[in-house]
Amino acid sequence: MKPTKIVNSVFSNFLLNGKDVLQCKCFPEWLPEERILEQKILDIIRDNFEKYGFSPIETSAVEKTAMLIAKGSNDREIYTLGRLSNYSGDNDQNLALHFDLTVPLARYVAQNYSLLNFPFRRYQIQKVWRGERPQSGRYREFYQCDIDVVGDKDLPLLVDAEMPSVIYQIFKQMNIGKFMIGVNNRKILQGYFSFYGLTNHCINEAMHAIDKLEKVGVDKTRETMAEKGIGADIIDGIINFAGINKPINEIMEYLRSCKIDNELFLQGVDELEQVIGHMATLGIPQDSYKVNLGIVRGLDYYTGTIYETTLVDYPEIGSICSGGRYDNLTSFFGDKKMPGVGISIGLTRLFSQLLKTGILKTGPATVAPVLVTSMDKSLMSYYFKIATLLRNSGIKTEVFFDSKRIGDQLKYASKKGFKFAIIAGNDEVNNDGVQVKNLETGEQRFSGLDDICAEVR
RNA sequence: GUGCCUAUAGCUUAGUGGUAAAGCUCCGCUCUGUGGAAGCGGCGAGGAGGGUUCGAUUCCCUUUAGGCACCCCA
Repeated sequence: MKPTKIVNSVFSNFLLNGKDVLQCKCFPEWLPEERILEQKILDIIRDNFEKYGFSPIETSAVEKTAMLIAKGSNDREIYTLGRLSNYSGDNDQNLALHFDLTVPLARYVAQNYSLLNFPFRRYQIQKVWRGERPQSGRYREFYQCDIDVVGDKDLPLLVDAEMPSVIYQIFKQMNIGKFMIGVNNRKILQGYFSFYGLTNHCINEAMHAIDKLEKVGVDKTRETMAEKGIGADIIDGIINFAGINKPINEIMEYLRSCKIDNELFLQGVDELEQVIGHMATLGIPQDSYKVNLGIVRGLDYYTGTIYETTLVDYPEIGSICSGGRYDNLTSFFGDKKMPGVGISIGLTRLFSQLLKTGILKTGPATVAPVLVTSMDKSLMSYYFKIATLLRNSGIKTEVFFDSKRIGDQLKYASKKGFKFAIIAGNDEVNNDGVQVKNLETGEQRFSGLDDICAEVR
């Protein structure tokens, strides 16, 4: 295809150069073989969400701009909705594309409160939009796959342990190598910081610095903390504390014994201990999770348990799934206290990295295993009959329409990744059958009409 | 939004202030009942706008897009 020419003819009224109307790469588009793989992953995620009893919902792509801004987001990353001409009939100007699924969930729960059953367990797999400057694996339009459990007034800590269980099942089934689910509780670091007398402002700065510890290293973190006015005498203590890398029982023992007399800290330790205990009860394999006191998450609204999952052999990919507990999902909409726990998989980013690193490889560029070739145009009705036979048995089938040599048709079939080609000329038709050619092995044999479906399974 | 780098054919790259080169892809043929191979042939290019110059793809400016880092990652 020559985009310049095609586009110039279609858009000639706009006097555009062809290249000017090509899609920007920050809005991802995949080739068929890539999209087929992406859909397989989406299926795995959806299946597992449903396996745990989460119900699907979909919220509209747009929300009131005022609400999105109010949730403390970055203004410049929000895409607003508008029309080309000055149309003022509706208030479209007040709408913007959602940049995550949690804020829409909060609105949805508040709006449908009386119609929903609590605890409300929902999953949502949708595109979201953020006007970020694109970078490797970071796009302006991407899938988020979220599950959340929202409670009315309270929500047991068992729910916090169920999230890692879902994560474990999904990534195990995705077959993308060893992964590690890191678990922490925000109250621990917060309590730790206030025990050492940090002001609220300093606590935020310290959290931020700890969040980047793994990325920028100890020296840089030490420097940053000093710049932010954190006392030199406690910086090393903080860094050592957040960086503890030991088996879970040793970390819990340490937390119990480190004599930090702070209510929040002790509460966090207690919650973490319970969640860890429940995780063992749920049967999550011990080698797939650990306690990581350095997990912070940038989210303002996480208040308790937090998770971050990484691929053990590919740490550079960063977090592939994260989430946590928040005390008050719907505070913006009213005074009801609605705690929740949720996780989110940023699928597009993960998927692009999996392809880039070669952890996942694309397969065929077709979902159909069978191509019915058309050797003789006068036999088309026979080819359609074969295709219908296969389709009625649930076998995805394409029929080749162009007048090309059979050799070219087979070339097309193997390039596109079909497993079988059906070939039939007068000889086969006269014997009420077809040739079934296995394109992977090259084997070919005659098959009567009744046996075709069995041949291509 | 900030900083640095980049822009040549569908893709990957070469080269040049004076006719723009190649590999892969694609199309055709060898080959009208059998794909993956080989050979031959063919289509096709300097992001856009401006400046300097007799002449710019090459030098300069602007702009757009891409890469990386920052920011952010709810």
